[in-house]
Amino acid sequence: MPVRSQLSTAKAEETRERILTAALTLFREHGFEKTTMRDIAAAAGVATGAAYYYFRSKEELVMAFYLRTAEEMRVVLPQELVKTNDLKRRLARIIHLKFEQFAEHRAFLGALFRSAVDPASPLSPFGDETSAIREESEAWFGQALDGASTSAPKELVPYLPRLLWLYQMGLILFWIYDRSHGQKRTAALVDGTLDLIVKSIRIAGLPLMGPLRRRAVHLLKELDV
Amino acid sequence: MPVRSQLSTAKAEETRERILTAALTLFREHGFEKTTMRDIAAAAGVATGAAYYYFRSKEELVMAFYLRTAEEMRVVLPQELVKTNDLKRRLARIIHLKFEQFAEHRAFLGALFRSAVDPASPLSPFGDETSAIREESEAWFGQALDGASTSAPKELVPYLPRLLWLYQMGLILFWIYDRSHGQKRTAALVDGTLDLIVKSIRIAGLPLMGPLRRRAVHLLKELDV
DNA sequence: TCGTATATTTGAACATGTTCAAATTAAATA
DNA sequence: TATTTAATTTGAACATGTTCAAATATACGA
Repeated sequence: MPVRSQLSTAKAEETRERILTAALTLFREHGFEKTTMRDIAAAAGVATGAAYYYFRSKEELVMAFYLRTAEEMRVVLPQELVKTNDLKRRLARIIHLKFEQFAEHRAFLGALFRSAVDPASPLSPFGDETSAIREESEAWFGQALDGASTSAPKELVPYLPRLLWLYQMGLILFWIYDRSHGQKRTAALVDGTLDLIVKSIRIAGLPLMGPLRRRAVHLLKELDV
Repeated sequence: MPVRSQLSTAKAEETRERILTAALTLFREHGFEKTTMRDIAAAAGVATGAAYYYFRSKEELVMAFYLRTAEEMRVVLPQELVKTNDLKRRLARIIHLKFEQFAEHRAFLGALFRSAVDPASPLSPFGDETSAIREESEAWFGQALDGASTSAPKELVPYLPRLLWLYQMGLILFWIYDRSHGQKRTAALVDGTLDLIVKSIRIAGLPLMGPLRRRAVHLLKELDV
């Protein structure tokens, strides 16, 4: 049976779960590179091959973790977004929630980004296989914008969710590199850039900004991002 | 002898060269992943271990190529920058030259970016080991700004070279992903974003932009990028 | 319940990046 | 030149991600 199709039995589902849990624990304790697939299988009490029956690759174990955080978002985010209509706060909630989910696994999330940079990888955040999850993430940003008191120029609206998602990708990359205590530099970056972004969105509507805004919209349309 | 220290003999230098040439040829013809270190060594007429005497890893062969392009920049760029004092054109020259150098190796340059995303990798563009080359790249952008007719607000000047370098990194990433014919989408992105950047630099000096600009400068200072 | 198809599990085999001790060659020194 | 030291080269060995054919367990129809 192919990997990732519906698991037929509860027992199989449980085995998959055991492998994933073992993997994440080991990744967290010893890092991604130091953990071997043999270690993972042994910790889960199965043969090496079993891990590959449930996951296509070592990286896919990290991806499974990421998918899990996306699931959690579905329960947690809506109740967060209800709390405020301040655009900056709304965006900040999305971003900080993601970082909170990632926090204890920071050291090994770089692994995901690595395959991420490979256009050929099925795990690439820009690829076809990940489009569903990417669109879901973008939709959160769309929702943050929709319910906010600040509204963006309408020509920009269709592009902002994707741009914000891209922005978040950049933040995550920065965060992975960030060796400051508690990643406080990332916190400063988030706060500072969100400020600039929200201010820019407001300013973007001013008449003076017309030419610049039209250029930007034209470019976005041309690139069809 | 450790890898990368001064090669003592011309013969050794020649062996190193042979290995590098073989590697780049094979990478170009079959891609980075498909080419094995055994292939490379065989093509260069040496034993597998020899490749590791001269290069610490497979990725370092790609890095050697990158270093070579940086060297070429030193001869080519100055005579390009003399030709115009239009800021957009000056920046465009730097960026396009790099893409021209990369062009025929596009398929395998992703490999460099992959290790790039790993903060632990010595090849990471943000790491200590690559600081010299990074600073050199930034310096080109500094030079493009210096000799341009458009001048940036002086509080921004110290940060612009690094920001432009970062911007270029993003462009390269886009380019690696760009499957359009002749990567014309990247060309559009470069042209469009350069336009926005140069216009923004001009606008940044306007009184209206004061608050936004000060915020940005404050953030840059705080992050000490 | 029996037999068959399908799902799961196994562990050895494979591929490939990397290391390393030993062999060889070249350079430096006496 | 002979000897010693250092640089270069070798190829087997190793580590680890991944594949795969075979074995086992499970579900399902008769």
